[in-house]
Amino acid sequence: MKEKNYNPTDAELEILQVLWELKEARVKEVHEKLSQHKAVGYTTVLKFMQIMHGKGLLLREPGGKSHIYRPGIRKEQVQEKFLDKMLQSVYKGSAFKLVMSALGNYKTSPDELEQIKKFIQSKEEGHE
Amino acid sequence: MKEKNYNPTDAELEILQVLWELKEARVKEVHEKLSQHKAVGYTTVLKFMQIMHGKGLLLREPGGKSHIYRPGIRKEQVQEKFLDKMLQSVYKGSAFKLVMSALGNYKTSPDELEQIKKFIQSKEEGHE
DNA sequence: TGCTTGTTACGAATACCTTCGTACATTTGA
DNA sequence: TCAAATGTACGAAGGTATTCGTAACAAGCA
Repeated sequence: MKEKNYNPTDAELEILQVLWELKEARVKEVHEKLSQHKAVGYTTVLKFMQIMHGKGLLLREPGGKSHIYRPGIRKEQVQEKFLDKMLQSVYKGSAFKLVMSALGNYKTSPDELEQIKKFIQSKEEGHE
Repeated sequence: MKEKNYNPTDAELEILQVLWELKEARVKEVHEKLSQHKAVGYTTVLKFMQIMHGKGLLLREPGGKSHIYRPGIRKEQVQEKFLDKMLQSVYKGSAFKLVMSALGNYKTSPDELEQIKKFIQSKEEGHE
């Protein structure tokens, strides 16, 4: 019965992405990962991870010399939260345009398209 | 050949929503509209609209005593920009989950569902 | 004329985000 | 043993977003 009002910032999101992928990691590894596509100082990453730990966005435990960090929040929860916010703030609550725009402008595999169609079908039938 | 790097903040978005709906309005009217669902000072709204005018997010012209403001950017452009940012930052570029989540959690009319299906169909056929 | 009202312009306070430097602690290997 | 290497904690600077108070100005009217 938690589900606090988590609101990751952009920088926090980048770190969460790494942790969601690696499941767990030390500051060193996260820093290395992020360094692959942008210049960022080690202590900058460290500081963020400390802040995020304070907020509950990350969990951590001692692991020898350094700490081992883990995500403190599920990816799906964050995705839904952002989606909700965006729908309210720029789509005024209507999902239709967003769906069309996403389908129109971004790659979707044939299998995924099929799944979407099936999902719509089941939705329509459920409403009879 | 403009299309600058507009990046409305949350507060700016609220004002844009009003302007997109009313087409044009004075500070007074925008303030009244926003006051309907949150407490906000008149000069706060004024200040934002001045800032936004400076950024090109709003256009304005003298209209007797006060200024008449108009959106300086299309709603669709902002929507696509936000969608793009969200896909990058929290969905890692995959539109599929976003579409499913949007369809699953938000209302869509039968007609809209039909349109989405048709759109997918045409997409699939185009790839033969 | 001079007061009230509606409006604009601007400065400033506060809060938060991002970034990093520096100090301190712990481990380790020569 | 003790210096280098590896980490953590923390403070602080600089930027942006948000909010509003106050001054100034123009128009209208008593």
